[in-house]
Amino acid sequence: MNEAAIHTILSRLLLGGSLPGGTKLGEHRLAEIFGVSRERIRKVLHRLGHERLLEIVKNRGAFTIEPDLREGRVVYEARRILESGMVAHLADHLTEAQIARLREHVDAEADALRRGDQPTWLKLSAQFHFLLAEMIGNPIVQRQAHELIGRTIMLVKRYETTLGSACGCEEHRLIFKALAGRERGRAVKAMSSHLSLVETRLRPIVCDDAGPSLEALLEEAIAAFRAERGEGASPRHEAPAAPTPR
Amino acid sequence: MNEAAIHTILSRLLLGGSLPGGTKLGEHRLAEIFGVSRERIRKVLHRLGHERLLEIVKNRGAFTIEPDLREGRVVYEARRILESGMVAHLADHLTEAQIARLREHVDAEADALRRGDQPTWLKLSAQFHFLLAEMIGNPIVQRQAHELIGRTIMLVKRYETTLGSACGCEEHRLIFKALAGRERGRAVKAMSSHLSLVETRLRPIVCDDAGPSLEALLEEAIAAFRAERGEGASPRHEAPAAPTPR
DNA sequence: GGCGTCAAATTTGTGCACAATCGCCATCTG
DNA sequence: CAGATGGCGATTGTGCACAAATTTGACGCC
Repeated sequence: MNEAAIHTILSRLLLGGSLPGGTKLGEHRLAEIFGVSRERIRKVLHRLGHERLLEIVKNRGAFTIEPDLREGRVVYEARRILESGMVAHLADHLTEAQIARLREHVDAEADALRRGDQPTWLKLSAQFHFLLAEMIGNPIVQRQAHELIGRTIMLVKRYETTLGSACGCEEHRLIFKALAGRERGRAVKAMSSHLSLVETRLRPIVCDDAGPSLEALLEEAIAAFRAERGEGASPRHEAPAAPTPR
Repeated sequence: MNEAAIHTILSRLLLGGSLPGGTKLGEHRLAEIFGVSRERIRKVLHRLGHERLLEIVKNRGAFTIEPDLREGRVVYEARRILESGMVAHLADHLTEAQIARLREHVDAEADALRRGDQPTWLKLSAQFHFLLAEMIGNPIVQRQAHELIGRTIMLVKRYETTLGSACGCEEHRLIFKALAGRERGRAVKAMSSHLSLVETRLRPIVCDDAGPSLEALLEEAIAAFRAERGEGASPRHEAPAAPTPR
């Protein structure tokens, strides 16, 4: 197993929000699951810590962060600041092709929502913001936006109120319209209030799922990763270990 | 020597821009200079790589980045986007005390400039932006701004045109005035054009100084660091090595 | 004389073993 | 009986040695 692959898998698992906050990710345990040495896991863990997806405590180990709602407030405020700047820039620099692309996306969102296809809509909804960041064409901004949106997804996955996600589509269209009309002020306002609205939809539901074990979740994530890249199973180290004998 | 200390020293050295781009930072060499094991240096180096202050090439080592002017363009664009969002936020949220603090700072800048104290002015000038980021009270935004401003400093130190730095003070005052008057639009505009102006002052001067050796620069940086924290010399590992015998 | 190839040397990457540290639990004492 | 303290188990941190990879220099060939 590649180091980059392990990083990707763990990132997705953490961003997915399926494991409760404060879960400990032991080096030895992960090393066994992935079938690699402890040092490799260690490196990935520290990297994730630096990316703020994990909390590294000296001499204690790596723990999933417990995304407070306080933390949520900070993240959303940061997003309002950054993405306001982003749409202000975009309002002045968007090409016609990009506007068309955005219209397409917003239409797809509306379509998914109309069809009641919530998973697709949820994905598209996040992708809208990724798309905006991408259109700036600035790798730094894109990375910063990526990080913030990722943390938002973690929050939403944990604290989402199901009814809330059904009413946020028109807000994206509002932002799009302002951008298409190159109305900078209105675009900024639309983005800002959109993010504020999304934030208010978070509910302090403490979902102590404590459901599937870390092993099970990881197996699933690894399988999904393998399925995605190269449908064929990677032949190396086909560990004959019993499936989570513990 | 602490690991955090090494990180701080190297950060400052890199941000200082005193060593030419593409300089190789060998692990063994640094380990000897700092008097620690190679693994500790290694960890710090990789961390700096993740912070984009170094470029880590697999199996090749760590190199100081060569800040293109293209790269400069990207950084300044990112700053325009982020700091526009910042001042928009600040215009709505600044307290009277913060406004007073800003006025104080701008006055200090003007004073340093009037006295012809360029080093102080240069420092204050960068600090103005740090101050704005700090006043948001959002650790995420602060970190992002910190990173961008740091990279800017690297650029300015390398490509600065001496005459250019003498004419940027009123721009800060303009931003301040707009903020004090809570005129969001004007503040955004002032910040945006200020950053654009600073960017235009960069000149493609390829300063191949190649002057002092890495060892000399590091010794200096370490000494400065020691002088700053705890005036007393740390007694451990007082290496009697000859001063850069190479 | 230029160029390709090969080998030595230097430098980074990785696994392993040991040391340091932390949390927990039993025990001791006031 | 409550609180403190010391030992114990587990987990992370660190140095060391070896392996892999790249650069550099020289040699021979065209």
